[in-house]
Amino acid sequence: MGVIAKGGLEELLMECYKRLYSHFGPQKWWPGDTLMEICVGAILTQNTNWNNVSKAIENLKKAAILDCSALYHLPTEELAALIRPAGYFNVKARRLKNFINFVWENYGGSLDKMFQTDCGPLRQALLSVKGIGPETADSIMLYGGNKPTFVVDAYTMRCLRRHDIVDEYCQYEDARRLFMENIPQDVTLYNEYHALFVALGKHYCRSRKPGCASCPLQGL
DNA sequence: TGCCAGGCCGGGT
DNA sequence: ACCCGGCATGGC
Repeated sequence: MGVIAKGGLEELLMECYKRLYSHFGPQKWWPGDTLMEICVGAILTQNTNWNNVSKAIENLKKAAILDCSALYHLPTEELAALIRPAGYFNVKARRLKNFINFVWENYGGSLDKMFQTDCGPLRQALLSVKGIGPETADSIMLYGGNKPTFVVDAYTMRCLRRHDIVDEYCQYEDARRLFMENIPQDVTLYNEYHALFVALGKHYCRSRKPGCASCPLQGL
């Protein structure tokens, strides 16, 4: 359900990857030095331009509170003020707090310990945190924990639909399974692939209509 | 200058 | 099970 393209799915998806990689080169994601920075960035970038997110992260760095204990003890209102440039600062402050409380209570505030959890159980646990949906959970696991889970985003979905690989009914989990069941479950591959979809989305195909000239995926 | 960015939740159907 | 409004700043 959702997938249109029949047969040769592995070749198709790998050809897509090859073209994106040749066109944009390695992306070397995630932009972030520490595990906490990656997790916080994943939440802050929800429906938000990364440029705004980096301003918010800078504020947290300057205030020296980009670690679990500091974030745990910081009042939500003060957190909201610091992350203001990232937009939706009130909801995102609560979402960050929910995540921090989750790490604090279940893993003693240690992200290293959190990432020792197996992929499947960790994904379920993260999804139970209010404010962490499938894309955020998969981003945290792939880019923070080096877990082989595929991150689907709006760009990915648009691209799959535009090239008639899936239909309009394809949901997040359908698209994720499409990749994970048809191309190798390799962390480096998944890391680059998602980042390349974002690069594609930024440069091309911003509209909902097909037919952007010089798109590297023309005729896929 | 309006539109949109690397979503998610809660309430209503 | 979907559908939709709300959340908000900064860059082009």
